[in-house]
Amino acid sequence: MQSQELLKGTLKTIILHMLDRNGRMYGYELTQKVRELSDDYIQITEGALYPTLHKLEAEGALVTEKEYIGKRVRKYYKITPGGQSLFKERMSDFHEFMHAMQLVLQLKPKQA
Amino acid sequence: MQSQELLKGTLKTIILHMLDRNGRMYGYELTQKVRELSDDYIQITEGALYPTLHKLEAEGALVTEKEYIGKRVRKYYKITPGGQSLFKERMSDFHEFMHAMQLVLQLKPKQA
DNA sequence: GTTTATACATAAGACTTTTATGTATTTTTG
DNA sequence: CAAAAATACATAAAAGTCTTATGTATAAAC
Repeated sequence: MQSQELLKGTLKTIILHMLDRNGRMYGYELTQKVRELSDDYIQITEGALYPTLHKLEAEGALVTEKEYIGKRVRKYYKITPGGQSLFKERMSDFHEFMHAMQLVLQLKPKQA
Repeated sequence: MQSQELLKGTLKTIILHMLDRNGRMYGYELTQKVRELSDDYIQITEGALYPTLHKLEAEGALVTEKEYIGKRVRKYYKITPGGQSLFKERMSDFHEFMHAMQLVLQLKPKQA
């Protein structure tokens, strides 16, 4: 996609969803799975991903476990109960937003 | 809504839609109509609106007509053919984005 | 007569993301 | 087996969009 700007504000929601659904995942894995799920449409860049993961961890929404695969470090992220609350809020916000956009863009006929 | 950040990237789409559908409109009118249509959910701020209108005009997507209501200036905006093309692109982008989000957030069951 | 609504506008700051850069290991491929 | 590509982390500068704050002025409502 040429303009990934619509994605703004949805990155946290996506990350929280992935971890809520799949248990623990690591950063690189997240980028690949999201890319697959979206048929290559959404490509999370590393410059956006890692700072966001760190922020979510700092907020207590995620916790990490380091693992060594050979000599290479891999950081697994897991969602916390606080993260699950945040996720629910974010999803609710997202649904409200979509609803509002449908109203404004008049994508559905107005009821009498 | 507490976080209007999801709106990022959709402002131009909304403006173009409103002008495409309603013919000419002025800035203040846009903010009010969008607010009404969205049940007070989307409140376009003037600090975002006017610079965006000016940008769209500079790009040739919109043209203006000044009118005096008493002593007060009112600037009506109209969409140009170029603006209509841009609008179609934006709408298509928006639909693709929504589709991708539905895939990633797994809001619809995957087909076998 | 004072407050609220209408109507435009710009600038500083906040926030998120892109682009660029860096390091290092592991796997694939020619 | 050497080079390229993929894996895996990270940060910083720049770009882009929006919010908040501020400014000006007229018209309507109380």
